[in-house]
Amino acid sequence: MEGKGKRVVTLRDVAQRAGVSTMTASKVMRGAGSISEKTQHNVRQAAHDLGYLPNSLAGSLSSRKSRMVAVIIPSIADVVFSEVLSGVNSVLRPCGFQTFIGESLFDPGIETDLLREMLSFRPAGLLLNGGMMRSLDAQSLLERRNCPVIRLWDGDHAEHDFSAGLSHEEAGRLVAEHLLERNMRRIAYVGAELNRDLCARRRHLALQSALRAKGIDLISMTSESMPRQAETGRVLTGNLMETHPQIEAIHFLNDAMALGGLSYLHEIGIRVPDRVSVVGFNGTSLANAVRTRLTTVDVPRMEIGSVAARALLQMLSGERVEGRWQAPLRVVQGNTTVMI
Amino acid sequence: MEGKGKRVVTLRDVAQRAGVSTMTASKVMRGAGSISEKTQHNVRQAAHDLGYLPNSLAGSLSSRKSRMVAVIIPSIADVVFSEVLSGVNSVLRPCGFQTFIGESLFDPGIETDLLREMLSFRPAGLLLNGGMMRSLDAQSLLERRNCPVIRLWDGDHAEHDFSAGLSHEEAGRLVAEHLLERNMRRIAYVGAELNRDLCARRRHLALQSALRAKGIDLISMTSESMPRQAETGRVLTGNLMETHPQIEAIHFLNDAMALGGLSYLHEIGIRVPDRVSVVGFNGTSLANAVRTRLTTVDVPRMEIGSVAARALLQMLSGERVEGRWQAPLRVVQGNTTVMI
DNA sequence: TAGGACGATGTTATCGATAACAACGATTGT
DNA sequence: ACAATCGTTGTTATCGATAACATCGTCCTA
Repeated sequence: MEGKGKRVVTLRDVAQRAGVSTMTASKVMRGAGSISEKTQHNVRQAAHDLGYLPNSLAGSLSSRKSRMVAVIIPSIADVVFSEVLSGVNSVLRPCGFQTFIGESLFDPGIETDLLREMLSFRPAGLLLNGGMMRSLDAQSLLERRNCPVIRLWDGDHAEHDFSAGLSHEEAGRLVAEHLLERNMRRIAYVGAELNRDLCARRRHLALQSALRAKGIDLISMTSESMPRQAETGRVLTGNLMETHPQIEAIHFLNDAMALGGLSYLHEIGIRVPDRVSVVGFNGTSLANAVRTRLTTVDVPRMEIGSVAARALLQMLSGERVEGRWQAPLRVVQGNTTVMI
Repeated sequence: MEGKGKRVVTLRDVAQRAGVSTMTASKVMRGAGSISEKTQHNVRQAAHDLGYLPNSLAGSLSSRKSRMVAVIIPSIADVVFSEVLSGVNSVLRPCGFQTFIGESLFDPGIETDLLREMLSFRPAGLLLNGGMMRSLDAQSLLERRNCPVIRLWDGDHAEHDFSAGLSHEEAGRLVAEHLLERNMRRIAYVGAELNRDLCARRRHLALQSALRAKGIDLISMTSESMPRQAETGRVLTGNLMETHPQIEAIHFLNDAMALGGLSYLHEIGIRVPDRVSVVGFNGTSLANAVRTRLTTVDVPRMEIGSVAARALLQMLSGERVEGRWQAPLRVVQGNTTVMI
């Protein structure tokens, strides 16, 4: 916002030019009330001539309605979340809703600030990515909310008004089953930032307890300080193989880390999946891009976003929506032949 | 926005409870004017007790100032743009600015709509990703803008108030030089969506003309209907190798497509870089994750975002900023030994 | 032909804050 | 001791729209 001298065109200017009252012009602009064809045309013409651009601040303030939806995700640069977001957008935008995106970086402080700032714009709805700690301030902000709140990504709990996501517990179990079926016994997990990402942690724990039920101890190699990227996967896999050279299978927090792990295993001459099985997570397009197609758990990310968005639209149109939607999960088998 | 019965707490309620006028409360809340310690404390206490949440719509409307910055990028799910965005956020958020993200999907219609909607919130600034067609409506919206406009990603032209990006022409030439130095003669380009992404197209053309200057005809295999992902890289590389089996080097639109290409070449038994050299683009972390480290052009994406954001902040604080910033580019050499 | 119903338009108050300036007591300098 | 100054606080108008209701012909029906 920066005054460039030339006063901005307001609805009043449009009305004057069209020779009607402001109210009439307002009705024409948002297609409300009943206005004669002729007047409508005049107003629209005037608006066009003057280059009128509505002021949503004023509009929303007055009507106490808005068409903006606030979304908070941990990271924009992580395909996993940005694809959920694309799903959200694909539903909301055609319906004339704006999405407003915030990036929490898994930091409860940032999340709280974002929440406060976004709510101060009185959004029509709020989509929150699940899976992180939440500050007390944030909780009380959410309690006092006056818009629907939908949780994304985390489908284990039915918090807020609705949740759309996957069951991370189921995901952990699924991987355990997959490995057990193939008679793996020496199993490891490689991940990062589990203290901040509660969803990933839940998958990890589910895997661990499913294995323990069969008398197997999961070996975990994780880092809290390194990012969840390929390079970290490489490094941690290195640590892992040094301390536990007999490992038969490794499950990674995500596909990117798994790729890093694959590249390390290749370097030291360990064949995948002959000697070591590798299982990623998310089913990103990466998994198919590498020569040794990665075994991974496919998560319908776009769909999670679109389901959440549709639920929000329903709530906004007065329908009663409750509970949660759990995304279907499946293990996608990678190469079984050696393709190193 | 949805009335839940309980009336929202306004500044007036806070003021009443603190026993001061609304104006005084307002000053306290935004740290303006000079207010006694005691009053400040009272007001803050009252605000806290009531759970007051400012209404930015009203605030911005009245002051004609806002702390929101609108950003439009082609795709959120594409790491390339989302990392630029992270750079923007890393600078703006600590300064109390909100970013407001729109996804144009390279569609001029959507971009125009987004522009209109975002400008209707009277943002403090506008960051626009360069490299796509722009509708006439969008152009006139931009002409009537009353906030600074900064162009991202495209550093070839100095449009708008400032540009921060890379020179795509330089990038194309850089790749040409790299290949020519290595005595490549049969060179191909694989890409997608060049009609919509003008930046990618410019790189392509620069490569083509640099080669032609040395008497080499660039062979291009592109698609307008497929997405710029690994799978498309695979498919197009397949087409390419069938029609031009003698190819010595392939440059891809981005790293993801290059990975797809690599995986295809591997499948049909073509060794990289022995028989065919592969050069990606962007220097994403992917490039290092694969066994045959990809040769690519490193682009400092985060930095582009942060430079743009800092320029915006300067403009907002009244400093005069002009021209453009061009990101340094360099070719990152991948494996030279065979690591298939 | 009176009395509604209805379509089209205008009037007034309000949304929740801030800008600009006025007011007022206390301090300060001469 | 009196005006000037300063720090603090309050008053009024305004930002640009919309909600709710009022108005005023016109057309229809009994």
